[in-house]
Amino acid sequence: MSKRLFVGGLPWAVDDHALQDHFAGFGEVVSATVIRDRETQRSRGFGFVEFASDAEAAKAVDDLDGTEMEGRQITVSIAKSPGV
DNA sequence: GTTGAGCGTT
Repeated sequence: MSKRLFVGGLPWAVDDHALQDHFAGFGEVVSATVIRDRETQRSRGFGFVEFASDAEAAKAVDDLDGTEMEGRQITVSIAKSPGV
Protein backbone atom coordinates (compact mmCIF):
# COMPACT_ATOMS: atom_id res chain seq x y z
CA MET A 1 0.00 0.00 0.00
CA SER A 2 1.33 3.40 -0.93
CA LYS A 3 0.28 5.75 1.79
CA ARG A 4 3.37 7.88 2.09
CA LEU A 5 3.62 11.04 0.06
CA PHE A 6 6.60 13.06 -1.00
CA VAL A 7 6.00 16.78 -0.64
CA GLY A 8 8.42 19.17 -2.30
CA GLY A 9 8.63 22.88 -3.02
CA LEU A 10 7.70 23.78 0.53
CA PRO A 11 8.40 27.28 1.83
CA TRP A 12 11.28 27.51 4.32
CA ALA A 13 8.87 28.53 7.03
CA VAL A 14 6.81 25.32 6.96
CA ASP A 15 7.20 22.84 9.79
CA ASP A 16 5.84 19.40 10.69
CA HIS A 17 2.71 20.86 12.23
CA ALA A 18 1.96 23.12 9.28
CA LEU A 19 2.46 20.21 6.90
CA GLN A 20 0.13 17.91 8.82
CA ASP A 21 -2.43 20.66 9.22
CA HIS A 22 -2.39 21.28 5.48
CA PHE A 23 -3.07 17.63 4.67
CA ALA A 24 -5.40 16.90 7.59
CA GLY A 25 -8.46 17.89 5.60
CA PHE A 26 -8.04 15.03 3.13
CA GLY A 27 -7.88 12.20 5.63
CA GLU A 28 -6.20 10.94 8.77
CA VAL A 29 -2.58 11.97 8.74
CA VAL A 30 -0.60 9.31 10.58
CA SER A 31 2.61 11.30 10.42
CA ALA A 32 3.97 14.42 8.77
CA THR A 33 7.66 15.22 8.69
CA VAL A 34 9.55 18.15 7.20
CA ILE A 35 13.11 17.16 6.38
CA ARG A 36 15.61 19.55 7.85
CA ASP A 37 19.37 19.85 7.90
CA ARG A 38 21.15 17.61 10.43
CA GLU A 39 23.42 20.39 11.64
CA THR A 40 21.59 23.67 11.15
CA GLN A 41 18.12 22.12 11.34
CA ARG A 42 16.89 24.50 8.71
CA SER A 43 14.08 23.27 6.49
CA ARG A 44 15.23 21.58 3.28
CA GLY A 45 11.97 22.58 1.62
CA PHE A 46 10.50 19.09 1.36
CA GLY A 47 9.00 16.42 3.54
CA PHE A 48 6.84 13.33 3.86
CA VAL A 49 3.24 12.77 4.83
CA GLU A 50 1.77 9.40 5.74
CA PHE A 51 -1.99 8.83 5.56
CA ALA A 52 -4.05 6.16 7.29
CA SER A 53 -5.22 4.88 3.90
CA ASP A 54 -3.89 4.89 0.36
CA ALA A 55 -7.22 6.27 -0.89
CA GLU A 56 -6.80 9.39 1.24
CA ALA A 57 -3.22 9.72 0.12
CA ALA A 58 -4.23 9.49 -3.54
CA LYS A 59 -6.93 12.08 -2.94
CA ALA A 60 -4.46 14.48 -1.38
CA VAL A 61 -2.05 14.01 -4.29
CA ASP A 62 -4.81 14.66 -6.80
CA ASP A 63 -5.97 17.79 -5.00
CA LEU A 64 -2.72 19.33 -3.78
CA ASP A 65 -0.09 18.44 -6.36
CA GLY A 66 0.80 21.53 -8.36
CA THR A 67 -1.05 23.83 -6.00
CA GLU A 68 0.42 26.50 -3.74
CA MET A 69 1.17 26.39 -0.03
CA GLU A 70 2.02 29.60 1.80
CA GLY A 71 2.53 31.25 -1.58
CA ARG A 72 4.88 28.64 -3.05
CA GLN A 73 4.00 25.89 -5.52
CA ILE A 74 4.34 22.45 -3.99
CA THR A 75 4.94 18.99 -5.43
CA VAL A 76 2.83 16.17 -4.01
CA SER A 77 3.32 12.58 -5.15
CA ILE A 78 3.50 9.02 -3.84
CA ALA A 79 6.87 8.69 -2.19
CA LYS A 80 9.50 6.07 -2.93
CA SER A 81 10.32 3.46 -0.31
CA PRO A 82 6.75 2.09 -0.08
CA GLY A 83 5.47 1.42 3.38
CA VAL A 84 3.93 -1.89 2.24
C1' DG B 1 19.62 37.68 7.56
C1' DT B 2 21.25 33.32 1.86
C1' DT B 3 18.88 28.78 -1.57
C1' DG B 4 14.70 26.02 -4.79
C1' DA B 5 15.59 20.25 -7.39
C1' DG B 6 14.37 16.35 -5.14
C1' DC B 7 12.78 11.28 -1.86
C1' DG B 8 14.07 11.50 5.31
C1' DT B 9 14.46 9.76 10.05
C1' DT B 10 13.83 6.40 13.84
